[in-house]
Amino acid sequence: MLKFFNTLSGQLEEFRPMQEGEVKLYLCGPTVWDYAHIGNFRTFAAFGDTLRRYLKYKGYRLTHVMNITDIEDRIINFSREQRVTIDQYTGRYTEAFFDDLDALGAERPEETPRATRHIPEMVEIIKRLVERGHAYESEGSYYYRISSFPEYGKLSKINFAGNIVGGSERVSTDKYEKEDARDFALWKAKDAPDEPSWETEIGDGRPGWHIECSAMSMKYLGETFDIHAGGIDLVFPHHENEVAQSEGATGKQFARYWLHAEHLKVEGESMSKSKGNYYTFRDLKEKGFAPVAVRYLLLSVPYRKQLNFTLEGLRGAAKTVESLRDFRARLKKARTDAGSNPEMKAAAARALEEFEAGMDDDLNTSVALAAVHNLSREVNRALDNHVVREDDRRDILDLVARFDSVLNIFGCDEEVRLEDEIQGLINERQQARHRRDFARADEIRDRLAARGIVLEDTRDGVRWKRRGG
RNA sequence: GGCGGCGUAGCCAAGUGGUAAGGCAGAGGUCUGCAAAACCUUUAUUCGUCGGUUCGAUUCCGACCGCCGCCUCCA
Repeated sequence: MLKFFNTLSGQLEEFRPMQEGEVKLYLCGPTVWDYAHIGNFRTFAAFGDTLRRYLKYKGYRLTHVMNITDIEDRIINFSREQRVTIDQYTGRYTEAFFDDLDALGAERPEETPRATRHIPEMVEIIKRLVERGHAYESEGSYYYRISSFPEYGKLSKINFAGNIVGGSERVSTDKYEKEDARDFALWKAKDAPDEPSWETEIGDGRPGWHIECSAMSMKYLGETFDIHAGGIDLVFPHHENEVAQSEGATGKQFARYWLHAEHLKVEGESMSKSKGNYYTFRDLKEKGFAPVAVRYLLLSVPYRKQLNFTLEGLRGAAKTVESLRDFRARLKKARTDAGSNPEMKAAAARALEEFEAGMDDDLNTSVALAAVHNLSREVNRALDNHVVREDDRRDILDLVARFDSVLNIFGCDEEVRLEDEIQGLINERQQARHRRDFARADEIRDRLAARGIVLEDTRDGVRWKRRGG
């Protein structure tokens, strides 16, 4: 039974989608104003992709929407100052983001809509909000009237009484006329001639940040949908405001389950640009780390925990994924007798049960990974003892593939084609070993090692692999 | 000031009212020409500190110490 911790209720809840066998999922995507950092990929590649994959593993038909925020003050300002279009500016970062996501083994969501392409949908919601008394116009801008939505705060449990936001400082610095300091902008009137803007029924201007997600989620998933997810920082104000906007406009419940991914730390500290302690995925690739190792590390701690991302941890993750890959490769090539071994059957059943129990428990990837490691150890031991039979071998390979359809940490199988020269050296070394000319054999092994080819002498002959990646 | 999270071996960490998963690193061993890989053994009588509840707490409650986040268009 799949359970999620729902931010809305503050509890672990059994997941029941609106329609049997079908899930509508919205994941708040990145703002594409710079290269995405490793924290983004914890949310999108580890949490978001695992959520997506596990829902599919459970047999649900999935519609997964991840928006791209390409309207935002920094983008608007940059575009204006540099005299480039928004698309010109955001295009390269959007592309880089998807490249990184692909490299990290994340599946593409069914829809990846961009804010700039959904202005009419946003205007439509603003008009509905005005009609229903939830929004008002002031100097060409539109604001959400929070006093009209008594449930405001139900998601973030925010308490305005003791909140700094209610103080006078914020009000005095605000250049717009609002009825209430808490009211937030739905639409910002154009206030400079060279500022990028959209001509619409409600005037010339640009949308506030929150309205894009109300518009795009409801467009692609319906007025009520199953899961809304994102980074923990979005709970307030972004998601709280989405609830107010969407439920204010439709009178119906917006998202039914709210899932939030915790932020990570880097080398024990909170990540920040001023400290200069954040990594981009690109940095890590340049340092020679395999993408799959990054994915493993990001997955290794459940999404609601603040994992500590360290280079030492990443080196450990690289070792771990390598041994998992070795395990699968060994099992694939193993020569086994026909039949099956009840102990292997039991080990596989146990692993499956533990894996699903972990994942069902609010995507506890730590537990799921432990199940994979336990299986790997038991099967390796059985292979050492030659007690794995052919049916077991096949069943366990299938099981590993099932696990990997969710985790995607085993990586691709290496193509077993080597350059002739290297193959020749390997053959020559084998001959030297048979002559017991170990000096020559070791010399060849060292030469290949220098080229990143690692040799292992096994009972079934020489096994080679590339070091690292 | 308001709200929330965390503190478990050298490191990353899971977890539970009944006596501590998993990974990395370390030590010893089996195997091997030597390695590597794999496997075995080993590394927390103890889960920030002090109290309380309980037959029993790392797990519940309280206080304290330390770290972190949100309340500022940062995943």
